[in-house]
Amino acid sequence: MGRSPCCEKAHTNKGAWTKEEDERLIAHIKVHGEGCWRSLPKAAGLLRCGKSCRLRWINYLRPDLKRGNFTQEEDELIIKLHGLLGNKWSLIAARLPGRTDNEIKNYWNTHIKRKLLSRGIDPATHRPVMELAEKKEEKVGNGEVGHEASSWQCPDLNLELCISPPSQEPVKMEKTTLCFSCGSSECKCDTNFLGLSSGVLDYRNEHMK
DNA sequence: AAGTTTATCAACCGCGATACG
DNA sequence: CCGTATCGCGGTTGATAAACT
Repeated sequence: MGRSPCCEKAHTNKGAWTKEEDERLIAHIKVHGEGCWRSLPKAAGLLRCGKSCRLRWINYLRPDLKRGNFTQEEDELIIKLHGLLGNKWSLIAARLPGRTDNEIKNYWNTHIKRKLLSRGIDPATHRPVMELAEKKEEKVGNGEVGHEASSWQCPDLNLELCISPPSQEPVKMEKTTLCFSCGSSECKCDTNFLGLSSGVLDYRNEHMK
C-alpha cells in the first residue's frame, strides 16, 4: 500500500495564489498562528492543500521576510555557508534573517553559480575549476575512479573540511560560537555577523560525508 | 512589431524524518 | 515495535517577464 495523498487533489486549487487566497491565509494565521497545516485550508476556507499553504506563508507571506535584492554581504555569506553545508538551504537560510530557503536556492542557481564559475570556482565543490580538471586527468591516468580526497582546505574559509567515517568515540564539542570573520570562538572583531554555532559544526561533522 | 530565447522565481512533487496512536 | 499521518526539505517544473534577433 502506497502513501496516501497529502490532500484531496480533485478539490484543491493549484498554481499561482490569488490576492483573496493570500488574505484568507494571512487572516487565519494572524488569529490561530502557524501549525497544523493539514487542517488549516479547511479552517481558513481555502481550496488548497496544507503543503501549498505552508509554502506560500513561509516563502511569501510571512511578515518578517526581507524582500528585494541580496546584498554583497549576503552573497558572500551564502557562498561561505554553501561551502560548509552544501545544499542545505534551510540551514543556510537560518543564518540569513528574512530570507527563505527557497529564495536562497533560487538565487544560488540563477546568480551565484554563474558568479563562482566566472571566478573559476566550481560551485558544487568550491574548488578551482582548473584544479578539478587536473585531478580528473590525473585519476584517469592512474586508473583511479570514484574517490575524492578525504580532506581539503577551503581557500576562502580557511577552514578544514574533513570527510571521514564516523569515529567510534563521539567528538565532544564545547557549545561555542565561532565568528565567520575571524574564525575565533572569542571574537573581538566588530562584525561577528555570522555566529557559526557548534550546532552547525555538529551537523557538518555528522552528515557531511 | 513579432517571434524567439533566456532569466527569474513562485509553486509543485517526491521522499526522508519525525510524531503519534 | 510497527504502521500511518504529517511535516519539512531539496530538486524540479512551468509561467511570465525581459532581452535579443
